[in-house]
Amino acid sequence: MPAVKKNKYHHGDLRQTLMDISVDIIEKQGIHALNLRSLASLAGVSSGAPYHHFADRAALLGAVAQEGFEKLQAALVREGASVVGNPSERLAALGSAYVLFAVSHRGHFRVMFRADIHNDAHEALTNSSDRAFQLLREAIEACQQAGTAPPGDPQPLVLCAWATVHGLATLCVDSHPAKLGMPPEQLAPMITGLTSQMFSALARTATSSKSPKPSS
Amino acid sequence: MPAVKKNKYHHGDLRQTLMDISVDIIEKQGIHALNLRSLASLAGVSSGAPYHHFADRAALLGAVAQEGFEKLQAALVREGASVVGNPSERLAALGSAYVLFAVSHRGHFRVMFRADIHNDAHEALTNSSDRAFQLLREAIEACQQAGTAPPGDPQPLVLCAWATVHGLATLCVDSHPAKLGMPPEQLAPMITGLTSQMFSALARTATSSKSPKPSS
DNA sequence: TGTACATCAGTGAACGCGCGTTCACTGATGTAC
DNA sequence: TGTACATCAGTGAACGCGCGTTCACTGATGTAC
Repeated sequence: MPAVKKNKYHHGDLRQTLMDISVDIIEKQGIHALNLRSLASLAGVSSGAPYHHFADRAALLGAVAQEGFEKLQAALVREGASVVGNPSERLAALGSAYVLFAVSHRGHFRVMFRADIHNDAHEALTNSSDRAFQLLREAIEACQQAGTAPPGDPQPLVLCAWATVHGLATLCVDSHPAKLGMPPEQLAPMITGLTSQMFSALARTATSSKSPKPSS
Repeated sequence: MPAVKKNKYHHGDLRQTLMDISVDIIEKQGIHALNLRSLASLAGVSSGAPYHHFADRAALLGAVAQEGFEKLQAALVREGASVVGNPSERLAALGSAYVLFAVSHRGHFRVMFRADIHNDAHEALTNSSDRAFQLLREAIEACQQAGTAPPGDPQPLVLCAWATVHGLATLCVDSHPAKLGMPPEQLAPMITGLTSQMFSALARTATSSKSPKPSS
């Protein structure tokens, strides 16, 4: 008797199967290409079957987005736990993990940030994304305490870092790879490393001179 | 006899009217809400009329994207021409203009960066976006020459700046405004100003020490 | 262990509509002579 | 300036299909006794 017990009804785990196939379709052909009839057929069930697991198409996409945010958060927590010590390196690693999550989970990522899909009906979604945001904030505050990010209100720094990684992620996910000149695996650490270096550099400027604004 | 001459056929300028209404619908309800029948009805024409101006729905969206890139480029050129002198301020101003273009042209912006819409059929699109990219690169190279950006290959700096403004733009366009804590009109100059300050700070670090990497 | 029953996850045919697209047409505008 | 004709931008009815969704049903699984 195998350890893997077929503990779900007939199909096994149709709910998860439908989500997995959806992610795959969205990754390869985009959200607009996802339709429930062919999805059901790809899963080997009839067209009515998905409605025992999702109220409608929007609910399916909402579940995919939810799963995406949970996976993102888990990836960030994992990365944060694996880099100990130097807060600057930790910040860069978190940023890279964000970008690399996006490119290795294109399907999820496309759904996660599509405002027209989860019409603020899902609070769980915003909660998940807020927790990811919070991890970034803590990493930056640690840099501030270590003197490798400029002191003061961390909010501008958090938004700057967030915008950079989010922008890089969307560019990597949606652009032709040739346009960026190098694969995301190289690009992500380069840009996030640059950003954390710049935080350090600005921190030194801010402490060595009165005014943080260098231009006249 | 008025100076405005109705020099187009019956309607006036149906092609432009259709595009304007499309942008409006997409801004308020998203791309998925745009359908040609109601679009035609809003323009006051019958359902077949748009097909005298656009081959199909995709062609209409392509034209909107094209117009968006042209407007973006014009906005950047205008901004670049209005800020003379200080290259750092010019860079920040360009970045702000990018973000503020996005929030004041949500409809265009949503279409412009939707890879699933213009299936690399339109070279004109990539040309337009490349020109915008080029403006950013020139601004950064000017900073390098002025010593307010670290020397060497500008590509990482260009990608970093591009990712930051593009990320900020998408966050502003798609997120709930409350989440960002302040209106884009304040946020954009703040973040782009911070970025150009950080370029300056890193430039000073790079010239005052041998190795640009501050961490051990 | 067997029987009766409830529940639940499927089937598959059918509904219905939204919407892109077509097409024969009409009337207005522009052009040739 | 008037007439004949070509062109072009509309009309509006109709086509057709993709696809979300429903529903009566069936058979498998779980539970009570």
